[in-house]
Amino acid sequence: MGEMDRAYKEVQRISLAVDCIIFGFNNDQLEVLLIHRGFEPEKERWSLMGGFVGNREDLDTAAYRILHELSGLEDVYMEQVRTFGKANRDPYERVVSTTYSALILKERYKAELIAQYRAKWFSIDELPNLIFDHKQMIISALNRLRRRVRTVPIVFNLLPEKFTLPQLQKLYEGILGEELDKRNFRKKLNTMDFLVKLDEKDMSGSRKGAYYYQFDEKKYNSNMNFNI
Amino acid sequence: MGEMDRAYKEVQRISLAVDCIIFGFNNDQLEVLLIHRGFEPEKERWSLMGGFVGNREDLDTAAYRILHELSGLEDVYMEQVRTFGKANRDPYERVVSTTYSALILKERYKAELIAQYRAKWFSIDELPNLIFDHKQMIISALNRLRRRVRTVPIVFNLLPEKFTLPQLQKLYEGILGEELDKRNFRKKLNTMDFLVKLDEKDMSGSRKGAYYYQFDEKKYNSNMNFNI
DNA sequence: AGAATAAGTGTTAACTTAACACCTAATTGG
DNA sequence: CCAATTAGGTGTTAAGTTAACACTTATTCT
Repeated sequence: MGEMDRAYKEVQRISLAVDCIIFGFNNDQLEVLLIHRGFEPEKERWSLMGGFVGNREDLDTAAYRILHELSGLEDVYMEQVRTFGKANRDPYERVVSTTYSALILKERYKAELIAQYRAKWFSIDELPNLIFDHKQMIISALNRLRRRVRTVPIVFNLLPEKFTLPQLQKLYEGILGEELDKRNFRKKLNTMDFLVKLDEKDMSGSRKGAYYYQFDEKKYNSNMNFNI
Repeated sequence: MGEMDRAYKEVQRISLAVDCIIFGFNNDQLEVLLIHRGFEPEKERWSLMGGFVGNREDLDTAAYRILHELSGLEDVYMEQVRTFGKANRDPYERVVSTTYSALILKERYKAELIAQYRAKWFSIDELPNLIFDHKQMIISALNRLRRRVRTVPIVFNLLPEKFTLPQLQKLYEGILGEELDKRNFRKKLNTMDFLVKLDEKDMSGSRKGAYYYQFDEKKYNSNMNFNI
């Protein structure tokens, strides 16, 4: 596209929005944060957090802004998923929406905002009735996430700084939707060498306790091999 | 996004465009079709084929329309890549552009359109000076293509109905940018069983001649396993 | 007829993935 | 205090996949 093309263009009346698929993890299941519509139209349905893009705002920046406005969070891991552009996807107006997938630590999401925006976490396999094509948006974000977590160390955004291996495994199982073999999982982590074992144990989940680990960015950067 | 959000919205002045990365293959190299700008601004630079999205037009439909207008082709294999939304990516106006990757049979591209649009095929590793972020667009489409061709049988869109195994291998090598072992490549194709060997040979490339093959959609659909 | 050329064809070692069961550390309750 | 309970932690082997490698064949040209 360049200036010359202006001549060919009818006056465009398409709004551009961003919708955020916010993933969190709850020790057991992968969840998405949705907001409730307590008013017409589409009353009693749920939706993703979204908003329009500013005229001088980068698309990526808009996604960060919207996530920040609605969650209070900064420095969130986010990536673009895809753009939904069916002419009638929103029956009330013409909106094309680009989706972004965000991985956040649930505990960092401010509780008061849950009330303010009537927000709620839903397990990804028990999604409520969603507006428009938001269910499709979640599915495509989830599919992307499933591919990404195998080759890029992004899951640590869903865990606290210190986490245990059983926690990490449960998280992978929650994302991938399948059970993993404990020994094979740990063997693989070992060969890749980007986790640091701490002396401290998490005693909350068992009698024996599970050692805490940390993701070591430097170690990871020194070989960049990641494959689960 | 829903109707209620209108209130929060400043008047948006963002144009929405589509740019097409059109891939073709020339027996040896993967190429992209670009059009030449013979006028200011950005004179003597090259660009992707693009256009604005119609007010009541699906985003996907817009991509097909633009490709059709500029290439004369129908029934082209196309998929969305990603959306480029930097506020100043086009210095003349605010345009957000969604890219689509198309795989076409070069011979089907009408020669007269090459002249009409000052179009030209470029090898993907000898790209000319491109406007805006079009080089990035090509790179991201190529990266996507490299991932996709390993698990989905889309390369056949770049070849004629009948093709030889040396041709198919050259195509994979062109896309992946690496050499493949002939025996391993063929062994893999054999185990997957979606090619039909014809009795006819292509005698143009060698004394011995290479047998023609066809991709058999039905055979592929019956097991859907594809992994190269 | 023989030289030239790209097409076609199998085997093995290296590596990766998948399957599988027992011991250990700490707590709890009798 | 000791026995029971519970989740955490640990290695080995078979199966499957990938990677490396060299010679024969069909045809044309001289």
